[in-house]
Amino acid sequence: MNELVKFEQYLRTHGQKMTRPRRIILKAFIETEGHLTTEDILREAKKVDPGIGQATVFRTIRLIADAGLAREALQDDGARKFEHLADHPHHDHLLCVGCGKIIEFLSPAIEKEQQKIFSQYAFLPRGHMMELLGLCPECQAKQKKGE
Amino acid sequence: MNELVKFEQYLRTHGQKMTRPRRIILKAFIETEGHLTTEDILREAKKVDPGIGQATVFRTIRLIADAGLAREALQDDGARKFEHLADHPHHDHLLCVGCGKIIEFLSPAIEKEQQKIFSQYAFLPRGHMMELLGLCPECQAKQKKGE
DNA sequence: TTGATAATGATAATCATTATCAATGAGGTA
DNA sequence: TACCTCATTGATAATGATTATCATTATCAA
Repeated sequence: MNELVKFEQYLRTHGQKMTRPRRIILKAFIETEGHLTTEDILREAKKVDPGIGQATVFRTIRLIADAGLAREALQDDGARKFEHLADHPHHDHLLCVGCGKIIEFLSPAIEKEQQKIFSQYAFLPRGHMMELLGLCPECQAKQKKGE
Repeated sequence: MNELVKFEQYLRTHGQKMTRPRRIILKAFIETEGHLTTEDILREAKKVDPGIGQATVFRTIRLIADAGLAREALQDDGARKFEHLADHPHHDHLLCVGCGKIIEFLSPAIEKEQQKIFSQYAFLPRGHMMELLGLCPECQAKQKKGE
């Protein structure tokens, strides 16, 4: 669990403390794949310590994101979602608007073009969010049947 | 004002009615450039008719989006933002994380690569959201001075 | 061990959005 | 034109996510 070390390091260098709730929340978050709401994370964390409050989850997930161990996923609507970056190289998302399925992909060609845009406008890159929206093969089939 | 016609057509074909508030809200929205919150739109609409309620703005902006005359912009956080699509060809955004400045750009190369991703996974394209985040030249300079 | 200070959890507050509902308005029909 | 039906409106309450507050507790360096 390399992430715990990274998180401790981040906290120390920012004058903050490692605590039991933070450890539990980080562990629950890292060990769960996918796009999680704070509620999801709270549910997992409560399995270890039911006393953990949701306010602490909100506070901690922000720290985890600031430490570079998580990024916010695009919210379709409603609650924010986060995904961890442990053993998880950079990628973008292909989302089915029918069933909500998420496919992760990486396009080196797109990444390269994005860099071109940054330099064209003399921006210092700080990341990007990209989500492709479409209808997956299954939902296309379902839609045809329905008609 | 071609958009008014399109909107009326959309409403008629969906069993809904054109009303004075809807006309005012659409006009205010189309005539204002940029990324607008419902509050922004309400402010403009109230200049024409102070009696317009915010609930109606929420309801109407959704109709406008459904009619294909607006799209939701990526929300950094907080309130949703919308931009109209009148006289406004497709584009993506380059956002400065320092000052919030938004630059619109279009990259045919990226668009083409996105189509490749769609066909690779046999998805029926329904659009995409892309936002590049970085620090603009002005904010880079400001940051250097501050140190 | 102690003491300064950050963190916690419970709860209230806030903010955007949605639901409710009585009154009004639109548009088709006689 | 007058009427009738039903969608729409605006005010307000309700909801849901997130943030602020605050007394109590925990952490960690000395």
